[in-house]
Amino acid sequence: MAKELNISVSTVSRALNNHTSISESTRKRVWQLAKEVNYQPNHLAAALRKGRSNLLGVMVPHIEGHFFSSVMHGIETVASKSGFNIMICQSNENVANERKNIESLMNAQVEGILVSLARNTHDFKHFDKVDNLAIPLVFFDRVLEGLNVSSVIIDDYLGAYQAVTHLIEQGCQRIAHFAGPQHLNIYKNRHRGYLDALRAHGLPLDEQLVYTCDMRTEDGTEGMEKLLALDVPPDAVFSSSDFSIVGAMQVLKARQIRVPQDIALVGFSNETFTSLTEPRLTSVDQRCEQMGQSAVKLFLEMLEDRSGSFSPRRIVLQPELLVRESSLRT
Amino acid sequence: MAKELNISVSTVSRALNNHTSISESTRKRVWQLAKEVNYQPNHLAAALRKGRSNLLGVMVPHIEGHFFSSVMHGIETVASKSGFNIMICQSNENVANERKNIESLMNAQVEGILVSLARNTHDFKHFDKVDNLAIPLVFFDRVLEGLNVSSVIIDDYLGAYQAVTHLIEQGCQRIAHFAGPQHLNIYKNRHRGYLDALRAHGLPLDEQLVYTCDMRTEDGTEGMEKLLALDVPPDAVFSSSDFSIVGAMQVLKARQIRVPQDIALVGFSNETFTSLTEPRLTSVDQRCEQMGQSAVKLFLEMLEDRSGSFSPRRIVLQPELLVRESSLRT
DNA sequence: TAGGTTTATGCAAACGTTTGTCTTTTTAGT
DNA sequence: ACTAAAAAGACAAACGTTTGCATAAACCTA
Repeated sequence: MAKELNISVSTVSRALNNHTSISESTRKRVWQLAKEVNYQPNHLAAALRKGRSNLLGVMVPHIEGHFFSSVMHGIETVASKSGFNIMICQSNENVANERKNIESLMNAQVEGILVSLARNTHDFKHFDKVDNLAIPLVFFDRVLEGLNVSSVIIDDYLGAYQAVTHLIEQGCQRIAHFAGPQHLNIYKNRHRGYLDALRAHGLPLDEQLVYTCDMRTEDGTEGMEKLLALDVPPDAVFSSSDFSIVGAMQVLKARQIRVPQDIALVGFSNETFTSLTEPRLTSVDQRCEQMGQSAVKLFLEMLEDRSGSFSPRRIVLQPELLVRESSLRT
Repeated sequence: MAKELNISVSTVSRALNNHTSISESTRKRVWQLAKEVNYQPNHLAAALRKGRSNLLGVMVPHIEGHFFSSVMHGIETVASKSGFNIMICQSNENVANERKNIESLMNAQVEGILVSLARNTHDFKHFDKVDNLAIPLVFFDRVLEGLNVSSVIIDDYLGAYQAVTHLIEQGCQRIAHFAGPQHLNIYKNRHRGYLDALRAHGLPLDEQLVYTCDMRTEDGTEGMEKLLALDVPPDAVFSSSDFSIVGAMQVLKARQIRVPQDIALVGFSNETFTSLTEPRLTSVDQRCEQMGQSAVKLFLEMLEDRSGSFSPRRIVLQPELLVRESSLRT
């Protein structure tokens, strides 16, 4: 520390923090010296003393891939703007890791934790500690239903509803659906949105048109083939995932079935490649980045409100239907 | 702290660390109590005292997107395995942010820093501090040439060379190249690989076949149209980016030119969508994940070797050519 | 039982800040 | 010039650990 060189102790601290009760002259001198000796403030020590680490913990199932990396981008951006450093962990879709990571984040004295749950996480036990210590906790995207905790999600139901409504408006009458695993909320809600949109517009529901699968590309091809084998094939497909819809598109091209004239297609997630297919794929954007931003903002609010027990808030983002050529029957 | 409840002080510390000179009985008692009171060790305090934060700083231009998020995945995986928490920053391709982030990471007392540089970073000044404090510094992917510092990159030259050689082996004789901005090393090296592969196989170099652009999809379509307008169009295109090659593919499809029979295509990066196009795109995989892992391993080595000034190492990963239908003229 | 080990624990300093309080110096008001 | 008030700075405690050293208890061995 630069103390000895000058003549002072804690004055240095105040000087560096531009405290009011330090004369301009010494303030200058301290800063000056700081530059010269390449003074490195020790954030750890400050954090320890102040009880504020300026650390925000984030845990996701995995970082790679379009969705989570975009959310992370949003998180980092607004967090750093508020002076927070972010620490990241991956659960690798594994509850045990989730437990360990929470432990680790708590030890690091993070001031808050943003979490997107692993697939097979069904209880809240390992978050009790966080709760007990009143550390702001915000779930995003993968949340636990019916839990009184802050969270930010997108309205999957609405996204699906809009997508299907759009198809109906384009004149489609027989709309199929690729549904994901129904024990996952996101897929369940998209399915509901699909059903309700049909109902709202007086279209009949044909169970044959709903193909439930794991949403991979090859599931999409298989699903499409099944649909084409029906007595009366659909004139549109709404998929809960972009991956499976692209599989469907491949089948249609191979069979020379025109998109969107013969069959219109809409996916979900607005993956990078949806703008690269031919025709480009209509898809529902999940506002990844905004989700990250909202999560951090929610965390910041909770931090403010620390004293009076903050009543958990639930932010529901509006998805955006991005209409592209795969569903535009102009 | 749990001290008062029992009868001890620093014994608790040793007990929790399973220090040898603590009786089994008290060790048990301490752990027991720790569970009961939900004791949270304060990593900050320990870090301060020990001078070891167990923090690893990572700075990338941006997190979202295929490449960096995959590298991050690799980094996080092996770092956490070694007990390191990782702190991430984004420079947003901006040198000023880069400076700020380095500062921030240093303050946080990270034990090492992994960096992928912003596009417009051309000097090393803001890393001097890191160097002076002998904090392990590892560059990955975006590095500064001719600098005596540890780094891990992939052999772009080799990747391009392999790709072009593959095309030649498939019988292509007139191979075009979409080249990226030549002031960026990665693109320059890929260009060199292209040139050398042609030369090595006795093919003539036609300047008309090299289209330099920004590598976006639309650049690819434009480039492809230019190439098709030539008196003698190419029979293959090797692009330094998957995005531009997909643009080219769109043009070819629209014109009913067959891929790969009439024109074969090879891209670079193995983006997610390369397996989703029709036909699927041959591409050069950049070993993103391995790059992250290697960077961390290098950091760990440097940490070991702290005392004896570690002589910087440079790891060059071998890219992998993934041959798919866009270039397979069976 | 004294002397010597071993084993188990306590003491206190230290890590680098921040901050409440107390002291000194300066300024100003009459 | 004397006092009150304001300004600038110093002291020391505190944050929660770790760790070298000292101490106390227990166990041997002769």
